[in-house]
Amino acid sequence: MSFTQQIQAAAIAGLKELFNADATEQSLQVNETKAEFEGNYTIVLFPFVKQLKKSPEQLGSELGKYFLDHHTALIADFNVIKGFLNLSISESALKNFLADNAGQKDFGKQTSNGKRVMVEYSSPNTNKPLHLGHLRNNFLGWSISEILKANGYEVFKSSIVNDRGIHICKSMIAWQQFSKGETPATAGMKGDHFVGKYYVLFNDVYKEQVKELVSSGMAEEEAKKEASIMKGTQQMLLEWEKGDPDVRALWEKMNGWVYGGFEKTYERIGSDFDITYYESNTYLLGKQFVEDGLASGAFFKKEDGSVWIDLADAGMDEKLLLRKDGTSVYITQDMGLVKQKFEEFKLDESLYVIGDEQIYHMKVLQEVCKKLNMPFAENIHHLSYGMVELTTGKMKSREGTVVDADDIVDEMTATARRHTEELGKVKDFTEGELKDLFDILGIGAMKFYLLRVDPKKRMIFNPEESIDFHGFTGPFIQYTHARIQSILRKIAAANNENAGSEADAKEFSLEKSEKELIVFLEKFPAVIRQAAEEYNPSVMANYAFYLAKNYNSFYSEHSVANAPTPEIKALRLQLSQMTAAVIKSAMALLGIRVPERM
RNA sequence: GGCUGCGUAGCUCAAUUGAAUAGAGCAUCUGACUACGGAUCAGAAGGUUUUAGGUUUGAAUCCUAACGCGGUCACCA
Repeated sequence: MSFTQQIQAAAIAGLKELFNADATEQSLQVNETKAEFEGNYTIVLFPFVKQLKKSPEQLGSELGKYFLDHHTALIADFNVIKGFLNLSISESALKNFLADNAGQKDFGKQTSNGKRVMVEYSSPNTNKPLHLGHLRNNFLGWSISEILKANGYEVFKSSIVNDRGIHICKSMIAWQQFSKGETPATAGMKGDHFVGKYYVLFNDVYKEQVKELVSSGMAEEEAKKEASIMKGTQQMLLEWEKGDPDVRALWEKMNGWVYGGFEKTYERIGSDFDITYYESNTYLLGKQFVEDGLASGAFFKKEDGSVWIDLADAGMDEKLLLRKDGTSVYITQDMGLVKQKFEEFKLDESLYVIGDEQIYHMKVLQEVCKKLNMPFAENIHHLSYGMVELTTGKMKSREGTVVDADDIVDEMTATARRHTEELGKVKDFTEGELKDLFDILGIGAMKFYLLRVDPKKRMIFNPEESIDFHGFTGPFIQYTHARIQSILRKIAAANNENAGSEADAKEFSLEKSEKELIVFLEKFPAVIRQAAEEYNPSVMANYAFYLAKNYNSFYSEHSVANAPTPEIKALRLQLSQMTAAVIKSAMALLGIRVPERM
């Protein structure tokens, strides 16, 4: 049980014993004590003042005394200010906590809860390369998967590749007409960028054709339909659906190029998947779903043969589920896939990491499942996140303002190289070790930057200022870890020289910053839990930052190597080790590695 | 327009889900390496939490309205 939980339980029991009052976990808040007051945890007394007809001061001192009478192992001291009872954790409790947990490699992580959850994330289109927004998605998906694992879930990571439809045909047509057989290899380009180039080219040509038609007197609406290159894509989509061998071959060739490019990016940023679904395989899946719904009366058919669901009782409209020609729409394939996932993987939960523009869509999906009495309907969750915008507004591929994922990663690792070379602390590293270090730092900075913000908020990226390496950043935390490791290495080396000097154990009391650091470390398990409950990795990012800050503050005040007594030195050593271990764990839950030296 | 999310220091973000004097980082200014790593630490300055009401012992947080900025309401995916 955590300190907070112990205090809460003790206070509830105390209120019962002293005043026969019934407090609950909701009514009895245990907060962290604000810095300007003495103590570690604070009980808010106001809720009980009226009920017990006592002044806050009287109530606080009686409850405080109760703690000193019954819980001396936990609480050493208290004070009451206004309606707040401030409690100080006893030094023995802090020392015991440190002794018990400093060596625990999996400190804070839960054992298996027997539950299986799928996390779907990434889900790219195959017509253009990944950009900054995709990175936010990938980092969130990876991180929440790790966080769920730490809470005892068995996690399956999945991705659905949007590999069919009119947008793919655009790249295909453009390549057919203009490439003269060029390939990623002959062009010396990454496959996804190569195909993206033709997607952009399509739009340029299309715009040009529309402009010509309009200047020859055609209405713009009509011109958009009549542009020959657009007609070509529609024709191509029909041929694709029919399974025309030439079109399918071209489609497979170009998708293959894109997948090759994606793979490189995924490997670099550390995304991976237990299963990849392709829409070209899943888009027919929902049809059985539709049959079932028609049979049970949950869906209905209109005169033209199209199938609908009425979601009026959930406050929504009628939604189309199947076109009159019997072909699937977007929601249909999702319906089929959700069922398949739950059955195939025997899932308890399914989490979708998708942008917040699809909140409505996910709600519809859930409502449809409810209407069909699908047992898993309530276990579908949406980790929605806001768009990444630039200071100049949204990223627009047509205006060339998209921040490309590969470019930004290159930039970040280059920045890491520049900083590292300026400081010159790792001159003995091999070229391979350096390259790995630049990845750890550059990609770490990138990930931390995108994960430190509450996912549901949109965030602004300023491409003019490159991502910082100072302050509230990944490298700041990585630096703290590297510094601790450096200290530990030196002290270990020194100890080997004069080992065996076991002095008589002397009593000592903890310094303020030591206490604060231990109290902060103790919260780690609760933070792991909170991050999972809220589907919010930013909670973990904030924790990691303040942990590093706490340690740095302690470090600047007190020496580990030259501690006043061997006992104090041993404790500080333990404290340093545990801080480094928790920093490493917390960062790993964000998908960020930490270096031994930097 | 309906539904929905957001609005906090010059900028980028926090605030234990209703508690004490709203906290960090960047940028600005001041100080700290003959002590274990200065990618650090200590400090200063910076706020009518968009506005107006309301509920409460207590509101950035809950309610109502206005203003501003997104998203969505497709037989697109």
